[in-house]
Amino acid sequence: MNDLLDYIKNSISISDEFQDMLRAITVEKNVVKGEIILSEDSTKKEHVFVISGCLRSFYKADNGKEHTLQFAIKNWWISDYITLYTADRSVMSIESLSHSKILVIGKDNLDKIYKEYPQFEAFQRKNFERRISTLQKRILSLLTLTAAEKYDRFVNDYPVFEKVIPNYQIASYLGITPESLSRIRKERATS
Amino acid sequence: MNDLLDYIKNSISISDEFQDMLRAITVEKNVVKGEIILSEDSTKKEHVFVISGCLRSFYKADNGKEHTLQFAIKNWWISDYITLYTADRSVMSIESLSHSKILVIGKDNLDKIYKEYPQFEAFQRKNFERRISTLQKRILSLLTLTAAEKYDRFVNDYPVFEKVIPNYQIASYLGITPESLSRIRKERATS
DNA sequence: CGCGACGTTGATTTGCCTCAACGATTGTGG
DNA sequence: CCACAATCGTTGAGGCAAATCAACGTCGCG
Repeated sequence: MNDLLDYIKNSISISDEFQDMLRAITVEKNVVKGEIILSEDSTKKEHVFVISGCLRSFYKADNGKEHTLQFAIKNWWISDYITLYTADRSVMSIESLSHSKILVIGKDNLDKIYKEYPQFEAFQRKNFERRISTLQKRILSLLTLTAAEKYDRFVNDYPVFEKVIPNYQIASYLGITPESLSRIRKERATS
Repeated sequence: MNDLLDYIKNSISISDEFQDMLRAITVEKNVVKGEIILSEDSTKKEHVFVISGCLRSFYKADNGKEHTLQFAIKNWWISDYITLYTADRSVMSIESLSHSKILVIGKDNLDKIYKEYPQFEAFQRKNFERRISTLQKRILSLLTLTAAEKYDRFVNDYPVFEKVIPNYQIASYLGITPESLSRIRKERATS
């Protein structure tokens, strides 16, 4: 919980009441590797903040294949905005990739915080703008790059992930097959 | 200008001072088909709001190929968030696809509005969340669908665009070639 | 140990791209 | 008012990057 507060304090100053209110609505959870935090078909609308460990959100296609939308580590938010703002039933799942500590906040509760603390609203508005920028970059990567180039950029942008996350999940994030990724890595190793 | 005010009033109530301030910082422009509103390599940081007509933002790859990030019509914002929030020099361009009427607002000026009018901040925060949801959906489409499926979904999601925008630009949005799109359309027509 | 999860490697297939040529349409200048 | 060039869409032939399918090695763990 203090981790979230520190993370916020890093950008804005917050009152005691704000801290209390935030404390009141957050639920801290310890989750193990492989545990599903939010599953598809659930109607829960929740935001997740990562204190430690590593999570991923993914979509499971009709053919059973999983496609990773996002990875998240310490101090990252990972939420399914498709469900939160456009679908009534979740199409995504969030899974823990390691033993992780997280905070779960209900959508309605967070909305109350927005209403009462304009500073937090401003803080998040800026975060969202950066997030949009990141997502737009990802779309451009998917539109313009070859498989090998996507991997190179991923390694360059997220060196942390590259060491922690299994290759077949990185592949599912890049939109390529594990086999292709394996061949790309082999090529990179010999040069 | 009144179009932007109406668009905002549709969701929140705004004061006279707010209206005056917004008026003071917006520049209305009439642009013709093919005109570039923001070009790559510019250092301008501006938001664009569409009053009428149709625009697109795109990235020009090293090989000269253009990749469309977004189309925009009446009451849509079209801004290059990559430039606004992470790059110092623009990598994107915004072009008008028809005779259009737009409003241009400098980033710094809009930031002032945010600061002074928390209601507008909240209004935009919600817009951004929806935008994130839309972008996440687009990423999932790019990750999971075949060329034909991407086109079908595009037609379904944006029937308006399908009638106005040349096919080769739709192709550049979907990440496929104009030739492929042509073949897909042919197939759809015969069934 | 033995099983399951993960990564690798090879052989083959395929969806889409590339390249090239050709209508249709629109705009333009003589 | 008509050649013409430019732009866009279409169609065909061929090629290639990456997917698929299949088999096997390895590691960690109950």
